[in-house]
Amino acid sequence: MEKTDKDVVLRQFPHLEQALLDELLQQSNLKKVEAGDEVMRTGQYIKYTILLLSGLLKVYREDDEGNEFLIYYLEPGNACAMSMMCSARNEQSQIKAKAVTDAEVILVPSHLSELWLGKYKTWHSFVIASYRQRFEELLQTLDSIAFKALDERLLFYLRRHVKVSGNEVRLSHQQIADELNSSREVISRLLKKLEQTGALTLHRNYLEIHDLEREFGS
Amino acid sequence: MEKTDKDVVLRQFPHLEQALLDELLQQSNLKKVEAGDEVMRTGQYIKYTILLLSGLLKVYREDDEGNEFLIYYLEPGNACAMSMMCSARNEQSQIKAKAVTDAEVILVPSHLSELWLGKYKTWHSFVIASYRQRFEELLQTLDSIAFKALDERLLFYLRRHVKVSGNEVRLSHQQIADELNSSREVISRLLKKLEQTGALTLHRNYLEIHDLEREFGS
DNA sequence: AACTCTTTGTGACATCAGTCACTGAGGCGG
DNA sequence: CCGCCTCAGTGACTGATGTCACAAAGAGTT
Repeated sequence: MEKTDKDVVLRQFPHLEQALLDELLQQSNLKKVEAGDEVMRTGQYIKYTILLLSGLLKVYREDDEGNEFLIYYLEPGNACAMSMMCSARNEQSQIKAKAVTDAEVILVPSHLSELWLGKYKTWHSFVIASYRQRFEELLQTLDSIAFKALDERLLFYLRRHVKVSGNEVRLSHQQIADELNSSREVISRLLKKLEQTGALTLHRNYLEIHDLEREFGS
Repeated sequence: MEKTDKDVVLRQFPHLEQALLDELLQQSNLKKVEAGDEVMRTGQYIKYTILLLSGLLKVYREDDEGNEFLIYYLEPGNACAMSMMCSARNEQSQIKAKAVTDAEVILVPSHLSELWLGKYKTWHSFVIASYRQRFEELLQTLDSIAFKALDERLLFYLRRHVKVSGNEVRLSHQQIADELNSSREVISRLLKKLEQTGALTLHRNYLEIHDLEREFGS
Protein backbone atom coordinates (compact mmCIF):
# COMPACT_ATOMS: atom_id res chain seq x y z
CA MET A 1 0.00 0.00 0.00
CA GLU A 2 1.07 3.55 -0.47
CA LYS A 3 1.71 6.19 2.04
CA THR A 4 -1.40 8.25 1.52
CA ASP A 5 -3.60 5.24 2.08
CA LYS A 6 -1.96 4.70 5.39
CA ASP A 7 -3.56 7.75 6.89
CA VAL A 8 -6.95 6.61 5.76
CA VAL A 9 -6.51 3.27 7.43
CA LEU A 10 -5.32 4.80 10.63
CA ARG A 11 -8.27 7.10 10.76
CA GLN A 12 -10.86 4.39 10.20
CA PHE A 13 -9.42 1.84 12.60
CA PRO A 14 -8.08 3.77 15.57
CA HIS A 15 -8.65 0.87 17.93
CA LEU A 16 -6.15 -1.41 16.30
CA GLU A 17 -2.67 -1.49 17.77
CA GLN A 18 0.32 -0.13 15.93
CA ALA A 19 2.07 -3.40 15.18
CA LEU A 20 -1.13 -4.76 13.73
CA LEU A 21 -1.69 -1.71 11.58
CA ASP A 22 1.83 -2.03 10.24
CA GLU A 23 1.26 -5.60 9.31
CA LEU A 24 -2.13 -4.75 7.87
CA LEU A 25 -0.56 -2.11 5.65
CA GLN A 26 2.17 -4.42 4.46
CA GLN A 27 0.32 -7.62 3.90
CA SER A 28 -3.13 -6.65 2.70
CA ASN A 29 -4.54 -5.45 -0.54
CA LEU A 30 -6.27 -2.18 -0.90
CA LYS A 31 -8.92 -2.38 -3.55
CA LYS A 32 -11.05 0.35 -5.03
CA VAL A 33 -14.50 -0.61 -6.19
CA GLU A 34 -17.05 1.40 -8.07
CA ALA A 35 -20.65 2.05 -7.18
CA GLY A 36 -22.67 -0.98 -8.22
CA ASP A 37 -19.78 -3.44 -8.16
CA GLU A 38 -20.23 -6.69 -6.37
CA VAL A 39 -17.61 -7.09 -3.71
CA MET A 40 -18.72 -10.56 -2.83
CA ARG A 41 -20.91 -12.94 -4.74
CA THR A 42 -23.10 -15.77 -3.56
CA GLY A 43 -21.38 -19.08 -4.05
CA GLN A 44 -17.93 -17.57 -4.17
CA TYR A 45 -15.25 -18.97 -1.93
CA ILE A 46 -14.16 -16.28 0.42
CA LYS A 47 -10.48 -16.01 1.01
CA TYR A 48 -10.45 -12.60 2.58
CA THR A 49 -11.84 -10.69 5.46
CA ILE A 50 -13.21 -7.44 4.15
CA LEU A 51 -12.59 -4.15 5.91
CA LEU A 52 -14.29 -1.05 4.63
CA LEU A 53 -12.21 2.11 4.39
CA SER A 54 -14.52 4.45 2.56
CA GLY A 55 -17.84 4.39 0.81
CA LEU A 56 -20.89 2.31 1.59
CA LEU A 57 -21.59 -1.36 1.07
CA LYS A 58 -24.84 -3.26 1.14
CA VAL A 59 -24.92 -6.81 2.35
CA TYR A 60 -27.63 -9.06 0.96
CA ARG A 61 -28.92 -12.51 1.37
CA GLU A 62 -29.81 -14.27 -1.83
CA ASP A 63 -31.80 -17.44 -2.39
CA ASP A 64 -31.71 -20.04 -5.15
CA GLU A 65 -34.08 -18.15 -7.41
CA GLY A 66 -32.15 -14.93 -7.26
CA ASN A 67 -34.47 -13.22 -4.81
CA GLU A 68 -32.58 -11.04 -2.45
CA PHE A 69 -33.07 -8.84 0.52
CA LEU A 70 -30.98 -6.43 2.47
CA ILE A 71 -29.42 -7.59 5.69
CA TYR A 72 -27.46 -4.50 6.62
CA TYR A 73 -25.18 -1.74 5.53
CA LEU A 74 -21.47 -1.55 6.11
CA GLU A 75 -19.92 1.82 6.81
CA PRO A 76 -16.25 2.83 6.89
CA GLY A 77 -14.49 1.28 9.85
CA ASN A 78 -16.73 -1.77 9.75
CA ALA A 79 -15.66 -5.25 8.92
CA CYS A 80 -17.85 -7.67 7.08
CA ALA A 81 -18.64 -10.26 9.71
CA MET A 82 -19.86 -12.64 7.08
CA SER A 83 -16.61 -12.56 5.21
CA MET A 84 -14.83 -13.29 8.49
CA MET A 85 -16.96 -16.30 9.11
CA CYS A 86 -16.92 -17.70 5.65
CA SER A 87 -13.23 -17.19 5.18
CA ALA A 88 -12.51 -18.79 8.51
CA ARG A 89 -14.26 -21.94 7.44
CA ASN A 90 -13.20 -21.73 3.85
CA GLU A 91 -16.83 -21.85 2.90
CA GLN A 92 -18.88 -20.55 0.08
CA SER A 93 -20.37 -17.20 0.65
CA GLN A 94 -24.05 -17.31 1.40
CA ILE A 95 -24.36 -13.64 0.88
CA LYS A 96 -23.68 -10.89 -1.54
CA ALA A 97 -22.11 -7.51 -0.95
CA LYS A 98 -22.50 -4.63 -3.33
CA ALA A 99 -20.96 -1.16 -3.35
CA VAL A 100 -23.60 1.54 -3.05
CA THR A 101 -21.10 4.29 -3.69
CA ASP A 102 -17.51 4.13 -4.88
CA ALA A 103 -15.64 2.50 -2.07
CA GLU A 104 -12.26 1.32 -0.85
CA VAL A 105 -11.85 -1.98 0.89
CA ILE A 106 -8.96 -3.80 2.46
CA LEU A 107 -8.77 -7.51 1.80
CA VAL A 108 -7.10 -9.42 4.59
CA PRO A 109 -6.17 -12.98 3.61
CA SER A 110 -7.95 -15.49 5.82
CA HIS A 111 -4.85 -17.11 7.22
CA LEU A 112 -3.63 -13.74 8.47
CA SER A 113 -6.97 -12.89 9.97
CA GLU A 114 -6.93 -16.17 11.88
CA LEU A 115 -3.33 -15.71 12.94
CA TRP A 116 -3.98 -12.23 14.23
CA LEU A 117 -6.77 -13.45 16.46
CA GLY A 118 -4.13 -14.98 18.68
CA LYS A 119 -1.41 -12.46 18.03
CA TYR A 120 -3.14 -9.13 18.48
CA LYS A 121 -5.50 -8.48 21.30
CA THR A 122 -7.00 -5.48 19.55
CA TRP A 123 -7.74 -7.52 16.43
CA HIS A 124 -9.45 -10.13 18.46
CA SER A 125 -11.54 -7.53 20.26
CA PHE A 126 -12.37 -5.95 16.96
CA VAL A 127 -13.55 -9.24 15.52
CA ILE A 128 -15.67 -10.03 18.55
CA ALA A 129 -17.16 -6.56 18.52
CA SER A 130 -17.96 -6.88 14.82
CA TYR A 131 -19.71 -10.17 15.35
CA ARG A 132 -21.76 -8.71 18.12
CA GLN A 133 -22.78 -5.68 16.19
CA ARG A 134 -23.77 -7.65 13.12
CA PHE A 135 -25.58 -10.19 15.20
CA GLU A 136 -27.74 -7.47 16.61
CA GLU A 137 -28.51 -5.96 13.27
CA LEU A 138 -29.34 -9.36 11.93
CA LEU A 139 -31.75 -9.86 14.81
CA GLN A 140 -33.42 -6.56 14.07
CA THR A 141 -33.82 -7.51 10.45
CA LEU A 142 -35.26 -10.82 11.54
CA ASP A 143 -37.72 -9.06 13.81
CA SER A 144 -38.96 -6.82 11.12
CA ILE A 145 -39.60 -9.73 8.79
CA ALA A 146 -41.06 -12.04 11.37
CA PHE A 147 -43.36 -9.71 13.22
CA LYS A 148 -44.06 -6.75 11.01
CA ALA A 149 -46.31 -6.22 8.05
CA LEU A 150 -44.85 -4.80 4.90
CA ASP A 151 -45.75 -1.20 5.70
CA GLU A 152 -43.67 -1.28 8.85
CA ARG A 153 -40.88 -3.12 7.18
CA LEU A 154 -40.77 -0.40 4.59
CA LEU A 155 -40.46 2.20 7.32
CA PHE A 156 -37.72 0.20 8.96
CA TYR A 157 -35.94 -0.03 5.66
CA LEU A 158 -36.24 3.66 4.89
CA ARG A 159 -35.09 4.68 8.34
CA ARG A 160 -32.02 2.58 7.99
CA HIS A 161 -31.33 3.97 4.58
CA VAL A 162 -31.69 7.53 5.81
CA LYS A 163 -29.28 6.81 8.62
CA VAL A 164 -26.49 5.86 6.26
CA SER A 165 -27.17 8.12 3.29
CA GLY A 166 -29.34 11.04 4.29
CA ASN A 167 -32.81 12.27 3.43
CA GLU A 168 -32.56 11.89 -0.31
CA VAL A 169 -33.29 8.28 -0.96
CA ARG A 170 -32.05 7.74 -4.48
CA LEU A 171 -33.80 4.49 -5.23
CA SER A 172 -36.52 3.50 -7.62
CA HIS A 173 -39.56 1.74 -6.28
CA GLN A 174 -38.35 -1.36 -8.03
CA GLN A 175 -35.06 -1.34 -6.16
CA ILE A 176 -36.78 -0.94 -2.84
CA ALA A 177 -39.15 -3.76 -3.69
CA ASP A 178 -36.23 -6.01 -4.53
CA GLU A 179 -34.46 -5.34 -1.27
CA LEU A 180 -37.58 -6.08 0.70
CA ASN A 181 -38.27 -9.08 -1.47
CA SER A 182 -41.61 -7.63 -2.45
CA SER A 183 -43.05 -6.25 -5.69
CA ARG A 184 -42.96 -2.81 -7.17
CA GLU A 185 -46.69 -2.17 -7.30
CA VAL A 186 -47.08 -2.91 -3.64
CA ILE A 187 -44.21 -0.65 -2.67
CA SER A 188 -45.58 2.12 -4.88
CA ARG A 189 -48.91 1.95 -3.09
CA LEU A 190 -47.36 1.98 0.35
CA LEU A 191 -45.09 4.87 -0.55
CA LYS A 192 -48.09 6.78 -1.81
CA LYS A 193 -49.78 6.23 1.52
CA LEU A 194 -46.71 7.53 3.30
CA GLU A 195 -46.71 10.56 1.06
CA GLN A 196 -50.30 11.27 2.03
CA THR A 197 -49.38 11.28 5.70
CA GLY A 198 -46.63 13.78 4.96
CA ALA A 199 -43.77 11.45 5.84
CA LEU A 200 -42.09 11.93 2.50
CA THR A 201 -42.46 13.31 -1.00
CA LEU A 202 -42.24 11.14 -4.07
CA HIS A 203 -40.09 12.08 -7.01
CA ARG A 204 -38.92 10.27 -10.05
CA ASN A 205 -35.97 8.10 -9.00
CA TYR A 206 -35.77 9.40 -5.50
CA LEU A 207 -37.70 10.03 -2.34
CA GLU A 208 -37.47 13.07 -0.19
CA ILE A 209 -37.82 11.99 3.41
CA HIS A 210 -39.41 14.38 5.88
CA ASP A 211 -40.24 12.40 8.95
CA LEU A 212 -40.36 8.65 9.45
CA GLU A 213 -40.55 8.62 13.21
CA ARG A 214 -44.22 9.40 13.67
CA GLU A 215 -46.71 6.67 14.17
CA PHE A 216 -48.78 6.33 11.06
CA GLY A 217 -52.19 5.28 12.20
CA SER A 218 -54.22 2.82 10.18
CA MET B 1 -19.47 -27.60 42.06
CA GLU B 2 -19.24 -31.17 43.11
CA LYS B 3 -17.03 -33.86 41.84
CA THR B 4 -19.55 -35.77 39.79
CA ASP B 5 -20.47 -32.64 37.89
CA LYS B 6 -16.88 -32.21 36.94
CA ASP B 7 -16.90 -35.21 34.69
CA VAL B 8 -19.95 -33.93 32.91
CA VAL B 9 -18.32 -30.63 32.22
CA LEU B 10 -15.17 -32.23 30.96
CA ARG B 11 -17.09 -34.42 28.60
CA GLN B 12 -19.14 -31.62 27.08
CA PHE B 13 -16.33 -29.15 26.64
CA PRO B 14 -13.28 -31.15 25.66
CA HIS B 15 -11.81 -28.24 23.71
CA LEU B 16 -11.30 -26.03 26.71
CA GLU B 17 -7.90 -26.08 28.34
CA GLN B 18 -7.36 -27.54 31.76
CA ALA B 19 -6.65 -24.32 33.64
CA LEU B 20 -9.82 -22.85 32.24
CA LEU B 21 -11.89 -25.86 33.17
CA ASP B 22 -10.54 -25.64 36.70
CA GLU B 23 -11.51 -22.03 36.97
CA LEU B 24 -14.85 -22.78 35.36
CA LEU B 25 -15.55 -25.43 37.94
CA GLN B 26 -14.57 -23.22 40.83
CA GLN B 27 -16.12 -19.94 39.90
CA SER B 28 -19.31 -20.78 38.09
CA ASN B 29 -22.72 -21.92 39.15
CA LEU B 30 -24.22 -25.13 38.04
CA LYS B 31 -27.94 -24.80 37.80
CA LYS B 32 -30.53 -27.44 37.15
CA VAL B 33 -33.66 -26.37 35.35
CA GLU B 34 -36.83 -28.27 34.66
CA ALA B 35 -38.56 -28.78 31.35
CA GLY B 36 -40.57 -25.67 30.60
CA ASP B 37 -38.53 -23.32 32.78
CA GLU B 38 -37.40 -20.08 31.31
CA VAL B 39 -33.66 -19.81 31.50
CA MET B 40 -33.63 -16.29 30.16
CA ARG B 41 -36.44 -13.80 29.86
CA THR B 42 -36.93 -10.91 27.48
CA GLY B 43 -36.06 -7.64 29.15
CA GLN B 44 -33.93 -9.28 31.79
CA TYR B 45 -30.44 -8.00 32.34
CA ILE B 46 -28.04 -10.76 31.52
CA LYS B 47 -25.17 -11.16 33.92
CA TYR B 48 -24.08 -14.59 32.81
CA THR B 49 -22.91 -16.47 29.83
CA ILE B 50 -24.88 -19.67 29.59
CA LEU B 51 -23.26 -22.99 28.81
CA LEU B 52 -25.42 -26.02 28.34
CA LEU B 53 -24.34 -29.25 29.99
CA SER B 54 -27.29 -31.49 29.43
CA GLY B 55 -30.80 -31.30 28.10
CA LEU B 56 -32.17 -29.13 25.35
CA LEU B 57 -32.91 -25.41 25.23
CA LYS B 58 -34.95 -23.41 22.81
CA VAL B 59 -33.99 -19.86 22.02
CA TYR B 60 -36.77 -17.50 20.96
CA ARG B 61 -37.17 -14.00 19.79
CA GLU B 62 -40.10 -12.18 21.32
CA ASP B 63 -41.74 -8.93 20.27
CA ASP B 64 -43.64 -6.31 22.22
CA GLU B 65 -46.97 -8.07 21.95
CA GLY B 66 -45.66 -11.38 23.20
CA ASN B 67 -45.46 -13.02 19.82
CA GLU B 68 -42.53 -15.31 19.60
CA PHE B 69 -40.70 -17.51 17.20
CA LEU B 70 -37.95 -20.01 17.41
CA ILE B 71 -34.46 -18.95 16.44
CA TYR B 72 -32.56 -22.12 17.22
CA TYR B 73 -31.96 -24.97 19.60
CA LEU B 74 -29.05 -25.29 21.98
CA GLU B 75 -27.62 -28.70 22.62
CA PRO B 76 -25.15 -29.85 25.29
CA GLY B 77 -21.73 -28.39 24.67
CA ASN B 78 -23.19 -25.26 23.12
CA ALA B 79 -23.02 -21.80 24.54
CA CYS B 80 -25.77 -19.29 24.18
CA ALA B 81 -24.23 -16.70 21.90
CA MET B 82 -26.96 -14.27 22.77
CA SER B 83 -26.19 -14.43 26.43
CA MET B 84 -22.56 -13.79 25.60
CA MET B 85 -23.38 -10.72 23.66
CA CYS B 86 -25.91 -9.29 26.02
CA SER B 87 -23.84 -9.91 29.07
CA ALA B 88 -20.82 -8.37 27.42
CA ARG B 89 -22.67 -5.14 26.91
CA ASN B 90 -24.66 -5.38 30.07
CA GLU B 91 -27.76 -5.12 27.98
CA GLN B 92 -31.28 -6.30 28.32
CA SER B 93 -31.94 -9.61 26.76
CA GLN B 94 -33.79 -9.38 23.51
CA ILE B 95 -34.50 -13.02 23.54
CA LYS B 96 -35.94 -15.79 25.62
CA ALA B 97 -34.56 -19.23 26.32
CA LYS B 98 -36.69 -22.08 27.54
CA ALA B 99 -35.80 -25.60 28.64
CA VAL B 100 -37.41 -28.22 26.42
CA THR B 101 -36.32 -31.05 28.67
CA ASP B 102 -34.83 -31.01 32.13
CA ALA B 103 -31.43 -29.46 31.71
CA GLU B 104 -28.26 -28.41 33.44
CA VAL B 105 -26.58 -25.14 32.66
CA ILE B 106 -23.45 -23.43 33.81
CA LEU B 107 -23.71 -19.74 34.48
CA VAL B 108 -20.46 -17.90 33.91
CA PRO B 109 -20.49 -14.38 35.32
CA SER B 110 -19.94 -11.82 32.57
CA HIS B 111 -16.80 -10.32 34.00
CA LEU B 112 -15.16 -13.73 34.01
CA SER B 113 -16.26 -14.48 30.52
CA GLU B 114 -14.71 -11.22 29.33
CA LEU B 115 -11.55 -11.81 31.32
CA TRP B 116 -11.12 -15.28 29.91
CA LEU B 117 -11.25 -13.99 26.36
CA GLY B 118 -7.78 -12.58 26.91
CA LYS B 119 -6.57 -15.18 29.32
CA TYR B 120 -7.47 -18.45 27.67
CA LYS B 121 -6.93 -19.06 24.02
CA THR B 122 -9.32 -21.99 24.00
CA TRP B 123 -12.09 -19.88 25.54
CA HIS B 124 -11.64 -17.24 22.97
CA SER B 125 -11.74 -19.79 20.16
CA PHE B 126 -14.80 -21.30 21.69
CA VAL B 127 -16.57 -17.97 21.83
CA ILE B 128 -15.69 -17.14 18.25
CA ALA B 129 -16.80 -20.56 17.09
CA SER B 130 -20.09 -20.16 18.94
CA TYR B 131 -20.76 -16.82 17.35
CA ARG B 132 -20.08 -18.25 13.94
CA GLN B 133 -22.29 -21.23 14.41
CA ARG B 134 -25.18 -19.18 15.73
CA PHE B 135 -24.76 -16.62 13.04
CA GLU B 136 -25.23 -19.28 10.44
CA GLU B 137 -28.27 -20.71 12.07
CA LEU B 138 -29.72 -17.28 12.40
CA LEU B 139 -29.17 -16.73 8.70
CA GLN B 140 -30.94 -19.96 7.89
CA THR B 141 -33.87 -18.94 10.02
CA LEU B 142 -33.91 -15.60 8.27
CA ASP B 143 -33.92 -17.32 4.89
CA SER B 144 -36.84 -19.47 5.74
CA ILE B 145 -38.89 -16.51 6.84
CA ALA B 146 -37.85 -14.18 4.09
CA PHE B 147 -38.10 -16.46 1.10
CA LYS B 148 -40.34 -19.35 2.00
CA ALA B 149 -44.06 -19.72 2.31
CA LEU B 150 -45.49 -21.15 5.47
CA ASP B 151 -45.60 -24.73 4.21
CA GLU B 152 -41.87 -24.76 3.62
CA ARG B 153 -41.17 -23.00 6.87
CA LEU B 154 -43.13 -25.71 8.62
CA LEU B 155 -40.98 -28.34 6.96
CA PHE B 156 -37.85 -26.45 7.95
CA TYR B 157 -39.11 -26.28 11.50
CA LEU B 158 -39.99 -29.94 11.68
CA ARG B 159 -36.69 -31.03 10.21
CA ARG B 160 -34.83 -29.05 12.77
CA HIS B 161 -36.94 -30.44 15.53
CA VAL B 162 -36.38 -34.00 14.36
CA LYS B 163 -32.65 -33.39 14.29
CA VAL B 164 -32.51 -32.53 17.97
CA SER B 165 -35.26 -34.73 19.38
CA GLY B 166 -36.05 -37.57 17.05
CA ASN B 167 -39.06 -38.68 15.04
CA GLU B 168 -41.66 -38.28 17.72
CA VAL B 169 -42.50 -34.62 17.70
CA ARG B 170 -44.29 -34.10 20.99
CA LEU B 171 -45.89 -30.79 20.27
CA SER B 172 -49.47 -29.67 19.88
CA HIS B 173 -50.44 -27.81 16.75
CA GLN B 174 -50.83 -24.74 18.90
CA GLN B 175 -47.24 -24.90 20.09
CA ILE B 176 -45.93 -25.26 16.56
CA ALA B 177 -48.07 -22.35 15.44
CA ASP B 178 -46.66 -20.19 18.23
CA GLU B 179 -43.09 -20.95 17.35
CA LEU B 180 -43.68 -20.12 13.72
CA ASN B 181 -45.66 -17.06 14.73
CA SER B 182 -48.68 -18.40 12.91
CA SER B 183 -52.07 -19.71 13.99
CA ARG B 184 -53.25 -23.14 14.97
CA GLU B 185 -55.86 -23.62 12.25
CA VAL B 186 -53.37 -22.87 9.51
CA ILE B 187 -50.81 -25.26 10.94
CA SER B 188 -53.43 -27.95 11.34
CA ARG B 189 -54.32 -27.67 7.67
CA LEU B 190 -50.73 -27.79 6.53
CA LEU B 191 -50.00 -30.77 8.75
CA LYS B 192 -52.98 -32.54 7.31
CA LYS B 193 -51.63 -31.95 3.83
CA LEU B 194 -48.28 -33.38 4.90
CA GLU B 195 -50.04 -36.40 6.32
CA GLN B 196 -51.76 -36.95 2.99
CA THR B 197 -48.41 -37.02 1.22
CA GLY B 198 -47.22 -39.62 3.70
CA ALA B 199 -44.57 -37.44 5.28
CA LEU B 200 -45.94 -37.94 8.76
CA THR B 201 -48.83 -39.30 10.79
CA LEU B 202 -50.90 -37.11 13.07
CA HIS B 203 -51.70 -38.11 16.62
CA ARG B 204 -53.09 -36.33 19.57
CA ASN B 205 -50.27 -34.28 21.09
CA TYR B 206 -47.58 -35.61 18.86
CA LEU B 207 -46.54 -36.19 15.30
CA GLU B 208 -44.88 -39.26 13.95
CA ILE B 209 -42.41 -38.19 11.31
CA HIS B 210 -41.71 -40.54 8.42
CA ASP B 211 -39.92 -38.55 5.78
CA LEU B 212 -39.51 -34.81 5.46
CA GLU B 213 -36.86 -34.79 2.79
CA ARG B 214 -38.96 -35.46 -0.26
CA GLU B 215 -40.18 -32.63 -2.39
CA PHE B 216 -43.87 -32.18 -1.82
CA GLY B 217 -45.23 -30.99 -5.10
CA SER B 218 -48.08 -28.52 -5.23
C1' DA C 1 -42.05 16.64 -32.67
C1' DA C 2 -41.70 11.63 -32.80
C1' DC C 3 -39.65 7.73 -30.66
C1' DT C 4 -38.18 5.00 -27.04
C1' DC C 5 -36.96 3.60 -22.53
C1' DT C 6 -37.65 3.71 -17.73
C1' DT C 7 -40.36 4.76 -13.93
C1' DT C 8 -44.65 5.24 -11.68
C1' DG C 9 -49.87 4.81 -11.09
C1' DT C 10 -53.95 2.01 -11.00
C1' DG C 11 -57.76 -1.34 -11.30
C1' DA C 12 -58.97 -6.24 -11.36
C1' DC C 13 -58.05 -10.40 -9.66
C1' DA C 14 -55.81 -14.60 -7.27
C1' DT C 15 -53.81 -16.56 -3.37
C1' DC C 16 -52.12 -17.20 1.12
C1' DA C 17 -52.68 -16.73 5.74
C1' DG C 18 -55.23 -15.23 9.82
C1' DT C 19 -59.71 -15.09 12.29
C1' DC C 20 -64.16 -16.55 13.88
C1' DA C 21 -67.46 -19.82 15.03
C1' DC C 22 -68.53 -24.10 15.70
C1' DT C 23 -68.07 -29.31 15.93
C1' DG C 24 -66.14 -33.43 17.44
C1' DA C 25 -62.68 -36.50 19.61
C1' DG C 26 -59.83 -38.04 23.39
C1' DG C 27 -58.68 -38.08 28.24
C1' DC C 28 -59.41 -37.51 33.09
C1' DG C 29 -61.65 -36.93 37.53
C1' DG C 30 -65.73 -37.30 40.14
C1' DC D 1 -71.47 -42.67 33.18
C1' DC D 2 -71.23 -37.60 33.16
C1' DG D 3 -69.06 -33.29 32.94
C1' DC D 4 -65.20 -30.80 31.74
C1' DC D 5 -61.02 -29.72 29.57
C1' DT D 6 -57.70 -29.63 25.85
C1' DC D 7 -56.69 -30.63 21.27
C1' DA D 8 -57.87 -31.07 16.49
C1' DG D 9 -60.91 -30.46 12.16
C1' DT D 10 -63.59 -27.53 9.20
C1' DG D 11 -66.22 -23.95 6.59
C1' DA D 12 -66.86 -19.03 5.86
C1' DC D 13 -65.00 -14.85 5.74
C1' DT D 14 -61.42 -11.04 5.63
C1' DG D 15 -57.33 -8.63 4.66
C1' DA D 16 -52.68 -8.29 3.02
C1' DT D 17 -49.80 -9.11 -0.59
C1' DG D 18 -48.49 -10.52 -5.15
C1' DT D 19 -49.64 -10.63 -10.16
C1' DC D 20 -51.29 -9.05 -14.57
C1' DA D 21 -52.46 -5.72 -17.80
C1' DC D 22 -52.29 -1.45 -19.19
C1' DA D 23 -51.96 3.73 -18.93
C1' DA D 24 -49.46 7.84 -18.08
C1' DA D 25 -45.53 10.62 -17.07
C1' DG D 26 -40.55 11.95 -17.43
C1' DA D 27 -36.38 12.22 -19.73
C1' DG D 28 -33.13 11.49 -23.33
C1' DT D 29 -32.28 10.84 -28.57
C1' DT D 30 -32.88 11.68 -33.20
